[in-house]
Amino acid sequence: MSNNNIKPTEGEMEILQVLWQNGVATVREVHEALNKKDSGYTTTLKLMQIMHEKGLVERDTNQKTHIYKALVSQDKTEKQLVNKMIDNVFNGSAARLVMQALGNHSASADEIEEIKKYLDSLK
Amino acid sequence: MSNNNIKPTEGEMEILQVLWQNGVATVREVHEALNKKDSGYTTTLKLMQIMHEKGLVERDTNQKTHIYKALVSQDKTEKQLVNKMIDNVFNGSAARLVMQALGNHSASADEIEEIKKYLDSLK
DNA sequence: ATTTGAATACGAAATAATTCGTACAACTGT
DNA sequence: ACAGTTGTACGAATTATTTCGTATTCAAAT
Repeated sequence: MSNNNIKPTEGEMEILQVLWQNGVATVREVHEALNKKDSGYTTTLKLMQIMHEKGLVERDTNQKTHIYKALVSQDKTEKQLVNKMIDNVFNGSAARLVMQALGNHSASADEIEEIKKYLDSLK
Repeated sequence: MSNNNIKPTEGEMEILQVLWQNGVATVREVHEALNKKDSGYTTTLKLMQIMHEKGLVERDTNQKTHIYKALVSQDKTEKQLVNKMIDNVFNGSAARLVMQALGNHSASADEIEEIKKYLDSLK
């Protein structure tokens, strides 16, 4: 079993989003991408340093301005969080989560088609 | 807007599960339903008292042993959490969450059928 | 009546997560 | 060279959440 049983906190997830999106990013880039008017730059910095300690990200410190990169895979992390929600909130029923997600956010017709195709491919 | 923008914590969610399941329950019933070997009875009690302060549950204190009941709706709470996850984790795409949920937890054939039926009913 | 067991109340410790202040280092432009 | 800007480091305060210890109340059984 690898290092991968770490559950990122909510703040960490926000940062990971940006890193997954951009590939790599500096602290400032991340901080501006999530434009939090309610917390300062050093907060984002500290969070990213902690993520580094935890092994969630790596960084290139050759330049003065460090460059960060996610070390955990987006797919695995998403799976982990979704599983947790299925267990904690939906008593183990993936179907219930799915329906809640769709009934709710009113997915577009296109999205629904896509999902049906996906379902067929599963059988 | 009603009181309903409260996000239950993880511990609170576990308790709500039991209350939604049972309709009503005592602290002991809840504590035993979630058989936590790692935390004691008074922890569950305290949590439920806090939930009462927050208005997540109500309780009948006519008997010595109080009877608790959820005040927040299961459906609304689930919607709230799922929405949050769609936003925080899946950049607003319900479809991505759905696929992650299915690919992942390998839903049973029955579940998949159920979901397809549901999708058809949406159009 | 008294003991015993099961319940609540509640302060406070322990843990986790976020936020900030401030010191210092490195680069930039004058 | 040096003032100003931008960056990292990191301890510590703040806030949220969970956990427990202990006092007290109530009811049932001896």
